[in-house]
Amino acid sequence: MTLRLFNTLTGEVDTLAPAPGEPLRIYACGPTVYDYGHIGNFRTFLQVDVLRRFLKLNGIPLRHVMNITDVDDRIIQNTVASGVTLREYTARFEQAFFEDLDALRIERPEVIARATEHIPRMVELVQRLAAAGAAYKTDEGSWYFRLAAFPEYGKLSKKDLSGMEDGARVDLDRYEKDSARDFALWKAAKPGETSWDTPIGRGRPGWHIECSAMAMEYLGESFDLHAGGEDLMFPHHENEIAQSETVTHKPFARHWMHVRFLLVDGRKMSKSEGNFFTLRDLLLKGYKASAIRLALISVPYRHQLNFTFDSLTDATKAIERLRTFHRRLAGGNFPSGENAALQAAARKAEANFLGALADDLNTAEARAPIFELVRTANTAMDEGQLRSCDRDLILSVLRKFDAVFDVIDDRDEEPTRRAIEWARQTGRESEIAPELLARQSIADEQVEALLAERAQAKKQRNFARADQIRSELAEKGIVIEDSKEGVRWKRK
RNA sequence: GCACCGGUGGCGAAGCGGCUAACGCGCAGGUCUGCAAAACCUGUAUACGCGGGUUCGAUUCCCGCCCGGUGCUCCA
Repeated sequence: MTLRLFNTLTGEVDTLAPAPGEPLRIYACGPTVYDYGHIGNFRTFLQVDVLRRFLKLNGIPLRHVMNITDVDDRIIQNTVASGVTLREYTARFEQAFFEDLDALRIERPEVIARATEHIPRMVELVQRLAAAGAAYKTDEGSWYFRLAAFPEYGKLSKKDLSGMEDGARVDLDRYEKDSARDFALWKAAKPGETSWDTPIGRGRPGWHIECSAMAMEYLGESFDLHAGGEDLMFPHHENEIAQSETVTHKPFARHWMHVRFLLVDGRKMSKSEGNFFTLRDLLLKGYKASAIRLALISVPYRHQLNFTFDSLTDATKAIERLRTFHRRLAGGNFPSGENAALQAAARKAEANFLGALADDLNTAEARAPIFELVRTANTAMDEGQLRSCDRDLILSVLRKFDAVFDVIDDRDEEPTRRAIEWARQTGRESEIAPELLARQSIADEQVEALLAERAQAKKQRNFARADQIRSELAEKGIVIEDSKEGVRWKRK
């Protein structure tokens, strides 16, 4: 199945496929590790994860590179302020970032590249740009890209830059630049700041050159797909194109994918606005990692997603439905044989699921046939019409669903536990929701013991005691499921 | 100001020229139960922002308007 994906560069939905015999080469802009990531950051990484997983499900080998920006103005500022080394400072947030990726079940790219480990490649690129007459050095020792050297500038974001004439609104003298729109390739070192001594001077790389250099290092001068948040389209990605194509005279990335913003209560979420939630904030409020994943995935990447706590509650319930169904199906005993109608329903669900994803990663549409299948199969089970072959087929459909969505398999305990641990270690205990602590306050064995006692009480028709135990467990977030097959329980 | 995106039942959200307008949540009823809960099933809602136009036919295309958002600067 071929993926049709919107391409910002062409403005159309284009086929995305690797060259024959080659892996699909992807570069996706990663985090700047100066703080904990917020859920808006993770929406982008999650959508790229959906892309990855769908391609893999279709048997397409990947070479996916993600950068870690571990040097930039904010990081330098913060290190200077806190008196630690750059590496000490960034290591902490880099580790936190990976923990968060794990919590959300975001797969690791094949290559993870730190900016600080690729300085020579960036320097080399600046030198090549200088040789081509597209870069110049200022008196203070910074290097800039000469925008005039790249007439196609603006082709990605479709911007008409003619309205921004030099000098109209920017005082050129203050910037030492030839043109107001020229952007920094290399920033001269200032006293006390981390810097590198290189053939082009002492300093540190600009943000844009970092991505160009690392993308070319691992993917070559031309590659299949470049992805990132919509805000990076201009100027970051536009600048990457300008730098790279000026040097190589080849198209940088053929296909560009931009994930639209996540809004909170209808407003843009950003660190500068302060209205943001980190993944950890949500985990400490008691939301499960899987619910956060599903909520952030379910709105297709090309639409803005308005995040609300209701959406997390909805997602939690939806996941419960899937998990309950899966448990019922996988654990049940069914007569051998097959039910033709169910077989057809399962195959149709799978085809619709895959088809929706192949159509520009329409995750909202892709979910629908899975839930329809759940209903159909539940009905069949109630009526005793589901056979072992049907079970096998439906389970395989669920596996494919989960190969992309990854929410049925329950591994929610670990991220929550870690978030609590982290909160305790960093003096954020007050942020842990009381219900969450209550939920953690009872061990599995204690639950089992109380349930055994309750069963005994029920047998003796001591309903008062049985109900007492029931409400006691309920207070601790334990949900009891009485059924013909016996008692099951789960944590809310 | 310029540019772009969106406004679908109580909420979220697909669909984008002609099917009973998906799906999830919610809500109601039923099955089950000592009672509940959970689970499942069924049902539910006179949902396509407003006004024109094109068309045999428009939620879907065009124009205008209103509302919300985003970009144009660091930002996923």
